[in-house]
Amino acid sequence: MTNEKISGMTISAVAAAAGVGESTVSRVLRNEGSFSHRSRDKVLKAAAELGYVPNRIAGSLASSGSRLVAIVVPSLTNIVFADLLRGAGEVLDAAKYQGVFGVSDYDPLKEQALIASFLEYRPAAVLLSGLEHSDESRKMLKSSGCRVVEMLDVGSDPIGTVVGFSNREAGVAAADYLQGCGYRTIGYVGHDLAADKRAGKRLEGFYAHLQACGLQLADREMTGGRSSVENGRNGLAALLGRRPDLDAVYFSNDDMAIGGYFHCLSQGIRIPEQLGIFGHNGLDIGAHLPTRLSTIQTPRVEIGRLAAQLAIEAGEEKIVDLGFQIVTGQTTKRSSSP
Amino acid sequence: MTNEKISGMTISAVAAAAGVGESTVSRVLRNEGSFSHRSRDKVLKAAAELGYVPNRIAGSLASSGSRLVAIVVPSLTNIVFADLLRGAGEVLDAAKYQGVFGVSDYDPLKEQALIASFLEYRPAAVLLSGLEHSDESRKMLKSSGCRVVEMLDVGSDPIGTVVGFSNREAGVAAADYLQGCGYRTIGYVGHDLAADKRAGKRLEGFYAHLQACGLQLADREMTGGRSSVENGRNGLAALLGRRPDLDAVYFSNDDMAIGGYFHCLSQGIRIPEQLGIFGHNGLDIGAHLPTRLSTIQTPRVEIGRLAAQLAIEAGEEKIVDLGFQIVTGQTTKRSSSP
DNA sequence: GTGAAAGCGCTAACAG
DNA sequence: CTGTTAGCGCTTTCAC
Repeated sequence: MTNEKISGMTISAVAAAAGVGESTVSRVLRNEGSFSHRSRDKVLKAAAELGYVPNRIAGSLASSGSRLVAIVVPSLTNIVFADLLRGAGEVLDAAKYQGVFGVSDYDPLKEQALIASFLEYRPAAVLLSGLEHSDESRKMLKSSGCRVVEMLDVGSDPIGTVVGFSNREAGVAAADYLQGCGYRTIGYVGHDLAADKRAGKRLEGFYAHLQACGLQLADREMTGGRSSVENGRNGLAALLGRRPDLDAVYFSNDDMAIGGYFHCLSQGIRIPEQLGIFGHNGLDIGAHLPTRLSTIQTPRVEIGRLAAQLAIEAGEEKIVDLGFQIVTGQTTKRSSSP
Repeated sequence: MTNEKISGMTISAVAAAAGVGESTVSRVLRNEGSFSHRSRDKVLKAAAELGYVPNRIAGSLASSGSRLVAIVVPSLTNIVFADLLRGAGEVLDAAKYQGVFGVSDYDPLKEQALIASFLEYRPAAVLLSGLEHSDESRKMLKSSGCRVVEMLDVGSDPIGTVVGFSNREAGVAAADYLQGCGYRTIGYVGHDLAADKRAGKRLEGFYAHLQACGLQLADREMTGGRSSVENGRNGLAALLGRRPDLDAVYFSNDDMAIGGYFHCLSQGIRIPEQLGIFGHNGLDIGAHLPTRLSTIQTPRVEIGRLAAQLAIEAGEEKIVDLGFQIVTGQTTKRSSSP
């Protein structure tokens, strides 16, 4: 009923104990090919008694194909990427794949190093965040022959399959929404956009659409570093220090926006009358602030799930835009009185 | 300068191109054993020209030892576990190991299934969260012979090495702190403690110490489900509905406490005079609320780092208590006027 | 310092 | 339906 040796158990030991050939054991254990009920029982019994644990390393070598899926995220301090991992993990788990993860820290070279390491394990697929990767990364990935899925954005010249939404359009939607609420003197608080390309694309869309509406960005504060509640809070303080006349602020994401929200609370700035606040991501916490945060809901878990799904199943490479949704909270005015 | 075949490149191809034997290539590439400068150059040049990517699956089989480290976390919706992954990832990455993750959803049987899958990859080590695991999990792990590190708690009868802090003592410290602040009518708001054993241990310590101080828990509200800002907010509302006389509330963790904090803000309940709020974890966001959250800071990233470190280096199994720290915020009174 | 050869544990034809 | 036979690509003796 228990294992005899500490992991020295092999398929041939099971075969011997069951009185069948190795390949029969292999077939039974993988439930593939054909075998009699009798063999099946004998093998299963022997395997259980011996505490046999199949060696997938050997299996992968022999069948030249692992069930590992590599996932690279830029950060784990933002719950957004944990959501991505969670979604992907669910699907991989159900399909008996293993997720291997790495954190690139928003650094293309670090990402490249991670990819290089992952490829040595001959993963079934590689999931990446965003569409921006070093040339070397693209080259390695392409010649590796394994499936590649880029997540969280959509755009041109992808490596393989893409699952996400348009960050640029999200920025456009944010601008459209704010101007529709009647805001006219709008500022922006963001973090390090050189590293976070997707936040940069949102700002770009935001900026462009403001102009298209005959408005322009009144001022902006870039805090540098990564997005955080702290940076959002300090960023808004700095921005309002220069421009107390702003009537709304767009933040690079919800973490930043929530920081701004807290700044207003502590300074007695009335939201949304005195200042409108708009974020991006639709984090749970934003829905449970004293007043609900206006933001854009992104389908992160869905993206993770679908990315994993497309990564492990056969099929054409494609670009899937899962879209996003405006969340009308209480941190922006309702009426668009002209 | 580029690869010829899509991943069909093997060590023998490199050997042939470099005009040396396979074992020399192997030695050079792993920088182990001895070889001449000349061989080194030839091998490196050939490998680069052919775009050779070593196959670690084969390598692991041959050397019977993978560089995979399995990590099981109960959840990814709480940033706490992302911190753990981040800390572990940093160390594994630097040491050229790969982290393989799985989410158990606070379910011992799901954890068991994950462990079983992981073991098939013959990981160098397995990192688990908490000390509570199914008997079958313990058995598999023990007979696997691979290193096991349990994180986030300390206690008796571990499987292998332990890196964490005492959750029970954290509960005691919370009780001690609150009574020291002068609070006397104390309530508790928690989530599903049957699943989250560590939160249960904290409550146990909290409860015991209150009694030791001649106090007792005035009332408690268990929201069920997982911890979240939403549950914390609703939980506190329910609790205060029954017991408006409470002067302080201990929450199962910071997510819950922040929910409670928001409830107070929206209801105009003055913190900390009218109601004291105390959490657990020391999340970043708690430090940047309009007023700083009083809580207990836990060294999560450190735990992840050290756990990974101990997992991959040789050495005795041990129990490391990294402790925790009371964070005196503004959501609890300062004076302990009797 | 270096190459030849023997596996690592399993899967994948292939005969039976 | 089942056993035998080759490898999968690499590491590891072990002579040279």
